[in-house]
Amino acid sequence: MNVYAIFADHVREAIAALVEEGAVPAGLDVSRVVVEPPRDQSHGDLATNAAMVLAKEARMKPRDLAERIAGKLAATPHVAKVDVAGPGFINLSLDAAFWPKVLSFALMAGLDFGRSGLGAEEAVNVEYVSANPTGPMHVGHCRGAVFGDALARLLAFAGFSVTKEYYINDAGAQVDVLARSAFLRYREALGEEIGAIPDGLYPGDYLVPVGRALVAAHGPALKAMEEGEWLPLVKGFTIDAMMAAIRDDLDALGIDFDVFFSERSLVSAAADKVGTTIEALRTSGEVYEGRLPPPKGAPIEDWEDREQTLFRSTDFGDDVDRPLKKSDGSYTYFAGDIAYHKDKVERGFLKMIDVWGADHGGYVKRMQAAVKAVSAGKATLHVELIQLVRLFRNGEPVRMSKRAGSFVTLRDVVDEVGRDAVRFMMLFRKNDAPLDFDLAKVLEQSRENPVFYVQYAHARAKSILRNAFEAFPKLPEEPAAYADARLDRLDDEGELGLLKRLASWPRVVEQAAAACEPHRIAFYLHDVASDFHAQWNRGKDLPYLRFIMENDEELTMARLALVQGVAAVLASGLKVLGVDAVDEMK
RNA sequence: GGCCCCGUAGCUCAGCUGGAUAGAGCAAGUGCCUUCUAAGCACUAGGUCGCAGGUUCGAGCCCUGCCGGGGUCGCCA
Repeated sequence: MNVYAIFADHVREAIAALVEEGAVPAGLDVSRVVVEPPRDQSHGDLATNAAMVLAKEARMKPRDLAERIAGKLAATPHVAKVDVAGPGFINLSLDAAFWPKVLSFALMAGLDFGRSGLGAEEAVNVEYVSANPTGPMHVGHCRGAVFGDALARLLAFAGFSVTKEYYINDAGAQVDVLARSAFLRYREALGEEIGAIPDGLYPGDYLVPVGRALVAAHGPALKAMEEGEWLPLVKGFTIDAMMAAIRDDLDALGIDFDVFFSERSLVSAAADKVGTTIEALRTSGEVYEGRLPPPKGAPIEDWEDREQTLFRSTDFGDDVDRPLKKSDGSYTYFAGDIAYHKDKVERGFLKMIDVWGADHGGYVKRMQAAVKAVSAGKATLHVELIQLVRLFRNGEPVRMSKRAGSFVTLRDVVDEVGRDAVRFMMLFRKNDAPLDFDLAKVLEQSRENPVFYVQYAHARAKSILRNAFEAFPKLPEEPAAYADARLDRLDDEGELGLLKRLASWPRVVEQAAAACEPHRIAFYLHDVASDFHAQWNRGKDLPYLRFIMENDEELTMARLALVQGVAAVLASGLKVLGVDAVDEMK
């Protein structure tokens, strides 16, 4: 029940009625007509820009058009007052019975309040994390992971049919290095003195257990083999071990996937999907053999001008055409990624979202070009870039030295501050802005810590309800039972403000989903918490505003309906973010 | 040098896809609370939205050009 969407329909009906009467020209484009809450409360409950947006096309003055639309809207149910203001805004004031009805609806819907049909069950593929299986996840991965997961939850809540996907980069040179590194640990586990880990291999001691496991599985047999023989064995074994560790780490963050897609599976002996993809593009003229100019900027030492296999990404807005094969004849990462996205298209996804680190920004245009090419222009790829996280503890940067093989792992952070704090803070910032994450501050129990502030609001709501049930043992516990409380008795300014805030939840969901911006949910929840805490505090000075009025069960019940609504919206929103809504703070 | 992202109060950031007088928190200042509904509350002050043009009824938001910060620039993923 998105009241803004409902009234946007009313506005469009009003315009249609005027067209019917011949009062305004037919065929107006109403796509830009919106109904929103006015910035200033004194302007009423709802405002629409309809007259200003349509004035030019209708060849009328905005205010004249506004007057006519306003005349029609005056007859709409629940509209108490219509004003034309400013350059041509139409401001609507609703009657006192309206907002309580939204609360009743919300209480009936419970956690489903805010759920939207916006997506119309359209299939969306959200690909995120896709960390290389060459080691445990570190903090750098975690923002993208949380963002992708929250975005997937948000889109699902907004009515899309979402598939969450992880692309395992298990085919490149990196995983060969991984295998050699693991083999060294294997020899070590057999008692050999291996000394310092050579440059170019992964030094982290997370491979030590893998070495031991290889001994357990194969004994000393691998040692007698040539590299060509043991490498595939060790590689597969180690990747499996790394992916198991990564899944554990993701699980600690509350993240799971519908599909783990292996890059290796694209180039298996049975079917070279990369090759067939490239040849198909060659047939359609998007792939050719040619030469590239040397890259501008920092000179590349071993640049050689050679004829190579290129994808014509410039046809789709990219800056240069992009190579598909390395000088040794193997495919570039890009070539595999094209085949992978083609596979997604073939699985029926015309809407794809990839979540990448901001350092991959230069890759966006070519991938979007490729998606256009492999889908005959039918599919779209949105790429959300995630900026860096800087880790602090009490304001001091937490240094990590990757060179020594010791970095702050995702697991370290989750163990230190908890899943909820990590998730909420990762979402309490626009994804395209860098984020400072302070391990000490997120554990503070104060207003400055948004995680605590929001969770505490939910706990406080539950606490009020517990207290109320003691004062009035006959009161029902389930929220839906409050839907027909005497909500007309909610007449305080703060109560009405909170009511309207709750009523805007469905709109927030739709806008956040349309913009692929889960952080809006986090900020909205913070606003709800803020309104709620403020109302609670007002009861300190003004006892007649307290939620529990021991001498007035009817009023108490009405206010508890509001508290139930707050708890439901907070719980619903936190669920979208993947954060627990706790019933009490410890 | 090309491309991408960012620039909003002293600090950290929102700003609802172009709407009305640009908002929070922290810090600062002034009061209040010293007890209950659990870890404070209310008020005040604080702004040339990097700069300059443009688009239109209207721009923090869109376009162009500068300035500043970050990222990236065959055969890494």
